[in-house]
Amino acid sequence: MFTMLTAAELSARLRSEGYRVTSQRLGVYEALASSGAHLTPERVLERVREQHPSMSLNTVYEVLETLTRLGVIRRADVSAGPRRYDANVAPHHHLVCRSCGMQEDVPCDDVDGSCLQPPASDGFEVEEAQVAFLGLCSDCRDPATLR
Amino acid sequence: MFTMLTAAELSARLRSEGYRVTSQRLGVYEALASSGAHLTPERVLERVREQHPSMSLNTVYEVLETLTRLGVIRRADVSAGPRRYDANVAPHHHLVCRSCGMQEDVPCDDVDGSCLQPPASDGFEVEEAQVAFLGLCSDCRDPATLR
DNA sequence: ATATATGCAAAGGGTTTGCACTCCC
DNA sequence: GGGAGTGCAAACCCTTTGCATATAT
Repeated sequence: MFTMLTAAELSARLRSEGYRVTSQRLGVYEALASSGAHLTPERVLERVREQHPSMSLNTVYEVLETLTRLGVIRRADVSAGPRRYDANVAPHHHLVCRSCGMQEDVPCDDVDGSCLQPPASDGFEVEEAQVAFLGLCSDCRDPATLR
Repeated sequence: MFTMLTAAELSARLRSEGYRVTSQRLGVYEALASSGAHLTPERVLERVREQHPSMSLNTVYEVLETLTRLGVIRRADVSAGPRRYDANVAPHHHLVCRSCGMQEDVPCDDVDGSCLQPPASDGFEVEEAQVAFLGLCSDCRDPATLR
């Protein structure tokens, strides 16, 4: 798993980078990190509004970008469709369901990819290798159990 | 590289699956395959219009889906943003530039990922492992050479 | 001849932008 | 007090939908 920052830790982090501490920023982080999932901005808004009913979608977009710049969350766009963010910033891979779009983290340790090497590439500077395992989640595999 | 289908081969393929052969379908395939790149529907339209000025964007979407169902092209959505298609249907990985969004194919053989194994997963059926190397392309690395 | 495919226009999602108001420092 | 941050509304881009027309079989 990953360890979620406390409000105090996040506040300190924000201030140390010159960002102001606002209830929206703390709320968005808490909503995303406590979910343990990859959320779209829309889903983040739903969760944050339980605590901050006046939060606007626009602000959610803004804050998610700020937190990404801070390095406490990351964008996790594995495929097309709405953007997703993830509070787990440790390196990891993804399980992606082709049918429902569900995304799940896979710790690097669980994947035998130790020999994965980037190609010799003309001038391209590889920063990160990202592995997505595409397939069908158990719910979509066995639709009888759904709904 | 990959071998692009001739118009005759594509026509035969379409007919054998019960699809009609239209100049739009041949044109879209030719535009995508001859580019050797991952194109967005918008970019495909630009290229096709050189030959078929009346082609509509809507039809490009439609035809790209049809050709994907036929299995002669594939969707190559590595990250968020506009959808992209690729005429290279052989298994391969991707180089993705974080700055300009450029996508380039990397043949599997050029990547040492031979030991890449999906995680033991509760009910998730892995169909494919997709590797994206994220980083900066040579143009974005050295902006002086641009524009 | 007829059903499939196309083109057009409008609608629909997701994201960005402009600007006045708010509130953290 | 001042500027960064927020909320609202409109604009924007990408994609889908509905329907009348054209065309491959």
